[in-house]
Amino acid sequence: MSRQPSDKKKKKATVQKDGDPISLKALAEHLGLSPTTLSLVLNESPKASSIRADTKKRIFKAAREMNYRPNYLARSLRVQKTNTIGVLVPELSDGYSAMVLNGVEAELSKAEYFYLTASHLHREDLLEKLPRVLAERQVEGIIAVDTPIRFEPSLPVVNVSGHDEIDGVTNVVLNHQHAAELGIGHLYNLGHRKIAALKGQEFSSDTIVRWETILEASRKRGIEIDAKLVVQLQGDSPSPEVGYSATKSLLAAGEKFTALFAFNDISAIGAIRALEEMGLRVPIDVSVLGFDDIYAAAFHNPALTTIRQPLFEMGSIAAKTLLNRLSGEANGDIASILSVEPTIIVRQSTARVSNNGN
Amino acid sequence: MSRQPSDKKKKKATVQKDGDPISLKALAEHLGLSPTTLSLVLNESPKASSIRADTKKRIFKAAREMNYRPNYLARSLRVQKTNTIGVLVPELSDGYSAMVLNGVEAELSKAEYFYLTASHLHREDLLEKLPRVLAERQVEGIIAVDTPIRFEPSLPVVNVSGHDEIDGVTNVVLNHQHAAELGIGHLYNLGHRKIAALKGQEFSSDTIVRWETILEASRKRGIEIDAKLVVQLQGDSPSPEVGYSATKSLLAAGEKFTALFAFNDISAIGAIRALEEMGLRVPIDVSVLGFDDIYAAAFHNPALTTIRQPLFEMGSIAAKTLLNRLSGEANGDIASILSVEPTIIVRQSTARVSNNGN
DNA sequence: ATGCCCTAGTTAATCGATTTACTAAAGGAT
DNA sequence: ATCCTTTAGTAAATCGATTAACTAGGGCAT
Repeated sequence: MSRQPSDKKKKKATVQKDGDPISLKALAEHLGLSPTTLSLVLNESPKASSIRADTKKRIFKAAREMNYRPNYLARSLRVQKTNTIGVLVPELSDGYSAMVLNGVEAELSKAEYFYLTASHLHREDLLEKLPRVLAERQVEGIIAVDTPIRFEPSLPVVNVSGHDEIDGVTNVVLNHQHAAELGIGHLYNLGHRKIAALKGQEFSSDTIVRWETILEASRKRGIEIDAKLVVQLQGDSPSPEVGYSATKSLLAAGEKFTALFAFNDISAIGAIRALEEMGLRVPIDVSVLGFDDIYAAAFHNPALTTIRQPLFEMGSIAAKTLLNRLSGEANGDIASILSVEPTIIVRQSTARVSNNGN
Repeated sequence: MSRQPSDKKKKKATVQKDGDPISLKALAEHLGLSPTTLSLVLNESPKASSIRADTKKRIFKAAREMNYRPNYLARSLRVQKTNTIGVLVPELSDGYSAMVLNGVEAELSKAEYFYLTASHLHREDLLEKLPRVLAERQVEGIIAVDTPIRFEPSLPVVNVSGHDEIDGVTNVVLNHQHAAELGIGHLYNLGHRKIAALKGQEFSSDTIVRWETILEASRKRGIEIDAKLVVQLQGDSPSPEVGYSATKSLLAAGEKFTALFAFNDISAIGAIRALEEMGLRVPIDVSVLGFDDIYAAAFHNPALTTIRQPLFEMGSIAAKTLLNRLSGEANGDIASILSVEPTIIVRQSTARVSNNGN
């Protein structure tokens, strides 16, 4: 990391003036009025009805000219409302969290809310500490994304992909049963009977439900997924490497299969690389089915067939739900589960089972 | 989105107790002491030296038992320090921002800082409003990521990939000249002379520098990039679609080329799809060079040769620099530019120019 | 016995808003 | 002339901490 001194030429872009902040008290003094009057007028309080129109004009003008900005700390302290929520994620760059956050933010910004993000990196100490620190910072509620709840929720909590029922926590989840039906159904209809699977990491909230629904959907069709054809993803890197190594070890075991149901698109991409390195062509020799439908899925080679999860929507539902609870409109009937529907996007990575293969 | 009522069975996970918050005053009353004493003791102030050890013990014990948590708003208001910074990004799910943010967060959390994230979506109104709102919320400084500065920086600002020199703004940038040398040099050495390029979107901070350094590096080697071989990316979707359509229109123009230097890996992935749809094989007929080295780059088919940008590091440098300025240790000598070095990662998407081709 | 210092705290001001309760002056009704 | 109302504001309490300035009481030296 090198360093260059400024060479003093400035490109002054379009810029708006912005002096040092001035307090309400100082502004009031400047105008020869009391802070009370300014506060009433600037907040357009109904109690400002008795203030003369010209006085109001003077106040607004001065506020603009002196660039008055109310101190949010002071205001929040007084009115006991911060317009801020806390967001817990495993890690920011894992794609999944970022997509959900995008939906969260879209909704929050409409309501003039801000949020503090905290990554727990699956560490138990952080899972306990972060909610506490966020509460100290007076967040009004918490949105957790793919995060186990390790604290007594003293605030309203909405958990995206949460599966534990906890008092005060609303879970926003995918209809996993439907997802499994779509996925296994698709593979089954293409003639696949020997299906391998990449199971999610231990720490992922969806791992268990996803796996159980897949087993159920298979059993329903009379196929039993062989335990030897299942590998669990290891490590928390957001890279396809995780799926690559898992698939490598699956292949090393030597068991035959005609389709692979990956835990997500990222691991599916890694899996494809592993398969091709073994000389297996996708989808001719092995069909690969992803999960999520990330941006890259459609453009991968081969384009991924995948179960689409509406992550942005899940984020915005989470935010809407939390805001609704905060506004008190949800009075009493707090839903414990809100579920969204998956869709299957059929592309090039799955195909009818071939007879030459296995 | 369907909705299921709670069925009252609870999995009580490991949970720590957490009553309703108690104020310092209430705790003091409970102990028959003054708030001052508690504050001095709890903050381990040197002025607490005259407080008896057993009293201290009593205080700590009560604080723990009653689950006392200092109200951050009140404290921050008093000490005029929020331990919070604002982060401006174009959009969260674009991969680039998320990677940088990851580095930012890693550094900030070490210093017990939190951050408020705000997405401006390239909208001029938000580019002006958000910094103001963040300042109202008393953030101590701002980190902008790939974001034009449209405000007079009344706070310390660090801009990742900023290229305008503005008073009070430190830019953390890639050494673009070196990046262009690596990229063009690599293609040149493989024998490529007809090089096409995908230029970044208008709004992207790096677009101009990247393009100028590429032109310079080409010229230096005696090749002039034909204006007909340059297409600018359009639209702000974080999907490869952007690179796909740009490449389509490039191909439609009919001009021949043996290599394509994409603006980033995402657009490179889209480009590859477009090329292959036209029957052009990568890298046999056309070499494709990406930029960034996102997680998926190594696992794409073909694996992308790309110019690696240390995004996580750029984020952590930005955070370190800002924290340093905030601590006052940087007194005076504020660097206006901090640059980091790119590296080239050679994989499968580039190859020696073929003679059968063009 | 007087002054001084030390111990173990407390009182009150402050950060910057909001909000309840109040008031001085003018105008109108009786 | 007196009372009431309206107008146009102001004073002071409050949110929950931190912190500068102070004090009551005991011990010690001279």
